[in-house]
Amino acid sequence: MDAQITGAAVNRLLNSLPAAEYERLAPELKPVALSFGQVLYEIGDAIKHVYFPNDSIISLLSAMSDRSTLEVGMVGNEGMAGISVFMGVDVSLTRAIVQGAGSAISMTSTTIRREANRLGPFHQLLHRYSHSLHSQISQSSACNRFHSVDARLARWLMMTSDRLGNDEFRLTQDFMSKMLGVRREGVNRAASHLQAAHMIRYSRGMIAILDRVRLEARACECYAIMKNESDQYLN
Amino acid sequence: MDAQITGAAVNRLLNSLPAAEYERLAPELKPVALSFGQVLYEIGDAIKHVYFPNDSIISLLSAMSDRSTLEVGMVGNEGMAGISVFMGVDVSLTRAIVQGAGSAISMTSTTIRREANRLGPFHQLLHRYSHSLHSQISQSSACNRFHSVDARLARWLMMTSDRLGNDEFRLTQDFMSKMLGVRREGVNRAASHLQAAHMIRYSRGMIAILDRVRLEARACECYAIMKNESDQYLN
DNA sequence: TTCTATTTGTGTGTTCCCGCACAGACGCTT
DNA sequence: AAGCGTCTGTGCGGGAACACACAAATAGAA
Repeated sequence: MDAQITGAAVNRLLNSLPAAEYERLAPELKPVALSFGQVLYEIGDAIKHVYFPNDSIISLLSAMSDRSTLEVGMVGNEGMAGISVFMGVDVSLTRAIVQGAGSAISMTSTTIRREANRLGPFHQLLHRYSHSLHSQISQSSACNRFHSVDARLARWLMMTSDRLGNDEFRLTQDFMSKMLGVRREGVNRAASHLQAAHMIRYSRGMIAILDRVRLEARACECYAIMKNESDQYLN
Repeated sequence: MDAQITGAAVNRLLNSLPAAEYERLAPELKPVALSFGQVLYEIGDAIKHVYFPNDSIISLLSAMSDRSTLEVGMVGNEGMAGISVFMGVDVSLTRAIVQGAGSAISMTSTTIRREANRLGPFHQLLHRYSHSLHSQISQSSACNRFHSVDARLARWLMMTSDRLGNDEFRLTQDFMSKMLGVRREGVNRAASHLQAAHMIRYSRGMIAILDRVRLEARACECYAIMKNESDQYLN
């Protein structure tokens, strides 16, 4: 329960607010620690809190009735999980799961709903972020349709690394298979290729990125497009 | 240029506004005729107008550098094209193409931007619609990943039919291949299957749905999920 | 009518990924 | 150190969709 807030990385969304606006919201912000695998929202759940990751990552998953899942959005310190509450819907349409453990700032849904009825910098910023997430989902939708598992794995590892601010992190092939919407064996093949080319190194749930430049080259165009988009609205 | 507004179907988004709010906006609403294949926004274009379809359909496409495309959102009389302007971004991230000719109501981006800074029923309604579109994109993302061309074609035809309010409409296999993100030959196979089962009939760009019940059964679960979601916010 | 462009049909070989079925490797516990 | 659970590696058969290459049918224009 004891939140170990390192303070190194802070949520860039909140961070880009004007000082006065941040001060106004500060009393509503509660630091929390998110642990790996924690499910913040299940599909259909009422959303009680929204989360602004600092050095953690939250994955938004779409799930089918046959239990196959696919990540449709990745939320790091550039964003927030639970944006639908701001849009007036407090039932989650995706599963939100902690993909990278770390700290985050939480806010109650009540507060977010109140902010939806108040114009200002925060309102505007959430509009921009909503658009950015919308953009990310659209791009990954096409990416999942057209690109190979190798390319998508490379893109996904780069995006994860960017958000964690770290080249090494804990993730099993099984977990990644649920994100990429492919079988664990498929992830194994792709990861083997990347490791054989010395772009990554991995073992029993630990992954290290060895060569960011070549890994990015192996990733599809979608990586650059998404990265560019998610920096647009942050000042 | 002469807009032939039949008036039968009206945009349900605008239609669900309280009378007073509608009256306030009425001077800004301009009826327009949309012709098949017309490109409303190209990727990267500045958005000058937003569109509220009456009996027309606008498809939002994501395009890759190798020219392959995929529909990420379908906008009919339940929605609006150009929602990103409301979110403060007037550059289009998708291609918007008229998939079904018909009438629509247009509004200038300037007006939409003004409404983003004014709270009220219209503001709230656009929030809800934004969430609904977000939901549709997420679901179709997973659908495109997991479901067969047959199922996706069935779903897509049902969605198109719903929005046009018609069981017969003009569409070539080539066009559909660009929506589903598969080859034209792939659409041919799937359409053959559906025709052999007497669910649809088609010939040279004209498609008729013969058996909605069985076609819906052939479609994946995504159809029902999307249909349900897109009716939620309309009163 | 004849010609032409568009639309649809189909065959062949290939590739990617799936499903299944294990086997091996590693780390943690007792 | 023995055992067990987790994680990773790999082989094989199959199926869906791909790329390419044409052939046939139809609508509309000349």
